[in-house]
Amino acid sequence: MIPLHAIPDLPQNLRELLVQIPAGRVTTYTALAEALGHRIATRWVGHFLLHHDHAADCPCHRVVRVGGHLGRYCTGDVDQKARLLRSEGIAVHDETVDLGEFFFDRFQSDRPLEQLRRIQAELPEAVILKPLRPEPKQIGGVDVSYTFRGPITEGVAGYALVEPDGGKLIWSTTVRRRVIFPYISTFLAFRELPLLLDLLDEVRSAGRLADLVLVDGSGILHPHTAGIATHLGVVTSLPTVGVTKKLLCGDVRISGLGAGQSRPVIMDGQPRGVAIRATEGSRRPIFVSPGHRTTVAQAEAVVRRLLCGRRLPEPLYWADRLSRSAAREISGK
DNA sequence: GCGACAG
DNA sequence: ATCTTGTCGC
Repeated sequence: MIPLHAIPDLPQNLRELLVQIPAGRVTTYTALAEALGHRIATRWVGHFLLHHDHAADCPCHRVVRVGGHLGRYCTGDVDQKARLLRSEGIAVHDETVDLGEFFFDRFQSDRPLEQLRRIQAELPEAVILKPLRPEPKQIGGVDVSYTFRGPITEGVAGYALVEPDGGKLIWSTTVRRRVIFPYISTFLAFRELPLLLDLLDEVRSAGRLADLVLVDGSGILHPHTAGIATHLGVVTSLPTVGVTKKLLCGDVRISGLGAGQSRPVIMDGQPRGVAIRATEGSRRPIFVSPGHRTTVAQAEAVVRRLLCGRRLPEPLYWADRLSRSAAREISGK
């Protein structure tokens, strides 16, 4: 089974790495991300250091860019960063440190992102890619919106159940929850799955669970066949379909795609999803891939049936709208 | 080898 | 994803 209780506190993991950098040495944003288990987290490491709660004895001035350039500093005062480094015995010329002399990357770390990759690696064996029978009637959609209040991030997950034919909204609900895990591309599920599982618990107890759930995120169209729609489907055993507004991976020719047309998205030589241009008005297509217990063809058919003149299928349009307004409600208080 | 990378 | 005003167009 897929353990979800084991989601690491990545900000805390990063803080524990920072204090390991000795005075008189520097490291890089990328080296920190690699110590966390994957360099794809470099962007988040940079964002975190730029906005973290900067205590008086914070060692974050010892983090520089890959080339040795100081980069930015959380206080906005780069000269102060240079002074601090010099006071620790580091030579700074042209706002740059010689990494050959001062680089440090011998971190002690559990490499949390690497562990999450191992969890993702178990998903492909569990995914079922066969047509759902009988054909799904009731379709639901889930999406997550956020509020940022200082260092506190809260997520609001929305669920929308629509009529099988007209796509009219039948029933909806939202749940809110604190979110610690950051957004890191290809690791989205670890940020949003706790919210979605809370949400679906609520939906199930209300007796409003759909036959198939559309998810705002990729399904098997993911570098490790482990998009959030797939992860959610496998963990809950529910049939799911992933829908994104931007392509995460795979190849597809977008140019010349007419309204209502679609083209397969190819990954590893196989069709893993489709790009659909929903309307004349929306120039950019959406990308649909099966999450769990369905196929590329069925996923496309289900989404097409609920494309009622908008760029997104109705369940996702409503889930997005409802979760967003609920999130704004919170931040307004 | 390097950069980009769903929400 | 979110921070944000007006503005162009059906």
